[in-house]
Amino acid sequence: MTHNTVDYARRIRQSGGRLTPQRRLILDAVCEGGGHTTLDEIYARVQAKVPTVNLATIYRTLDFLCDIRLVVRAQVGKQTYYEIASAEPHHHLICRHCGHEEELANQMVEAFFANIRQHYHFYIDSDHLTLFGVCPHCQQSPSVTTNA
Amino acid sequence: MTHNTVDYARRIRQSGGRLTPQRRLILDAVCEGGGHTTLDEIYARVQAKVPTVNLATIYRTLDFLCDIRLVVRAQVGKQTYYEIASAEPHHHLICRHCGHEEELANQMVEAFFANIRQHYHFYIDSDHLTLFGVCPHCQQSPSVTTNA
DNA sequence: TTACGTGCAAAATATTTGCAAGAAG
DNA sequence: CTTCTTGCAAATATTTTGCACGTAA
Repeated sequence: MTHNTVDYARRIRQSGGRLTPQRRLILDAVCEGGGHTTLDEIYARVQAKVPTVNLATIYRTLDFLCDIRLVVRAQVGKQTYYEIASAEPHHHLICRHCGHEEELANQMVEAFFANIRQHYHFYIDSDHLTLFGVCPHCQQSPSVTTNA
Repeated sequence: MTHNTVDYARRIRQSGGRLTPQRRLILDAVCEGGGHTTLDEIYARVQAKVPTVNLATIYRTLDFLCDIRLVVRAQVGKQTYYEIASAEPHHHLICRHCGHEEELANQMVEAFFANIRQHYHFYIDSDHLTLFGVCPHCQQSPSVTTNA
């Protein structure tokens, strides 16, 4: 568990919510996902521990956790990923052909954002960028097509 | 209609597909969306002209058009937008507070992509980037909250 | 004790698929 | 002609909701 136990409990209560075992489980499941997890994965992890937890609860709780900003949603292609809001900003390069996924250094992204800030006075705070392209390997073997 | 009629017909045939009235209609509907349109909007536009076109055809055709890259999908929040691929790459800055949307110069994005290419040998071809942040105006009046 | 949160089942949406008929090339 | 596409209906998948009961505070 990466998150600070005391802190998240307070965050939940301060926003008028209650700290239930289900919410704890779901929050833990999001943490265990490391970078990002899908709703299905969260459901599976929670079920593995307490099989009675209902899918509807997962939906409702994730909405709740996003509302109070303990968790953030990240859209990658069609999938929605969930992650702990306090996590370090991180970004991905994904290959259209083979699906290969690679981490993109935040430093490089920050430089880009700084540039935008300078020119547009627009303060970017996207903390999860996903860029699609073609990886080095697939540039040499253009026939492979696993992924749309 | 923005797209070149001859060209798209060829693109479809060259990829082993057939140019049907439905595909024409759907392609037009995507064009009429200007920047980007949702599947629902496309369906509505097509229905307005030819009410017999089925929703399943919209799904299948958009998949097809994306496969042959006449059309691209752009994910903004929960919504999937469709747009003509040949359109100039364009990018947006969206303000989280007031929803203000601004165009981001492709040149700046290209520089960023070039940088990635150089360091990762990853050839980025995302042609529609959407970045969330805070616009100059809202940085001065931090209370406004129209958008999540 | 008093709302709030949960499980359950059902409803509302969204997307995909099989198949026979129609049409593009 | 031949094979790809479509419409239709049904199958799946996904997300939301109403309600009665349990429980955090």
